[in-house]
Amino acid sequence: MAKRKENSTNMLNEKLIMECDLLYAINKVGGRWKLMILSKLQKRKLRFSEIKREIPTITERMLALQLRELEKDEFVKRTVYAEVPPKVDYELTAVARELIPVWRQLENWAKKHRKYEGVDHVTP
Amino acid sequence: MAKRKENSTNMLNEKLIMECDLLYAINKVGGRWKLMILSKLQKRKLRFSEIKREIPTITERMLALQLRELEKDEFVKRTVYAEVPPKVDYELTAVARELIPVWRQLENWAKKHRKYEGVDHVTP
DNA sequence: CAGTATCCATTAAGATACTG
DNA sequence: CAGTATCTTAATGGATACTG
Repeated sequence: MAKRKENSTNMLNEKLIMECDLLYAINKVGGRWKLMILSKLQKRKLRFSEIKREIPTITERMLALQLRELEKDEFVKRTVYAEVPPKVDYELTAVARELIPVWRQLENWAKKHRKYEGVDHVTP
Repeated sequence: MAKRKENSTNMLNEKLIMECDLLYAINKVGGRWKLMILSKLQKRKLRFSEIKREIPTITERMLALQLRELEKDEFVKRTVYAEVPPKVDYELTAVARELIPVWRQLENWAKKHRKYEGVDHVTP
């Protein structure tokens, strides 16, 4: 799926950036949905449809895509149960859980400094 | 510049996400270049051309765009000197500096956990 | 239930040329 | 020096229909 130009400057720049540990860490949970999904999994494991219910505005396509990436990067563990109808659930890995305190700090920083932009802030 | 559909689901989703402090914090320094730029400014203020020299693969367009956003979000302070030829420099704000210890933790997490993907990791 | 597949819209990023 | 302007390409996200 979509692997046009392996040696475009675009690709090279992305590789360059990901060589840096910090940039790697930020970019792996960047994007619109990943942290949102991870935050929903903090309390307990959830099924696909449960996550979808928690984040109603995400499409199934995006949810599936993001979950695949999070799984590949070992932020979540996917478990398939041999049942019918099918049952799959997702849970945070230990590696992901280690990030929670760091997220809290980021959150506190944001709470403290961001300017009010006419929205109510939410803590997931 | 480009303000097509104000009420697309896309826009609504972006707003929703940014109501969360944590997601705000991550997304403000997300993207390919922002953290890279900020890290270069940790030691001292730099001029436009100096940043460009530190990050040779960024285009002038991208550097200018990212600096504008970082300025707007108050991560950097832009100073114009009334000289000719023109001189402008950029420095981290106090708000941005408060994030440095958090970055360090993220970095340590990444160092510890990321799998080796055939690249040498770099600490800026 | 837990996804894929397909198609389209939006945004991010890059190349290059040009300017006060 | 410190940028803009313009154009093109790549990546991301959304809508919708369909399936094992």
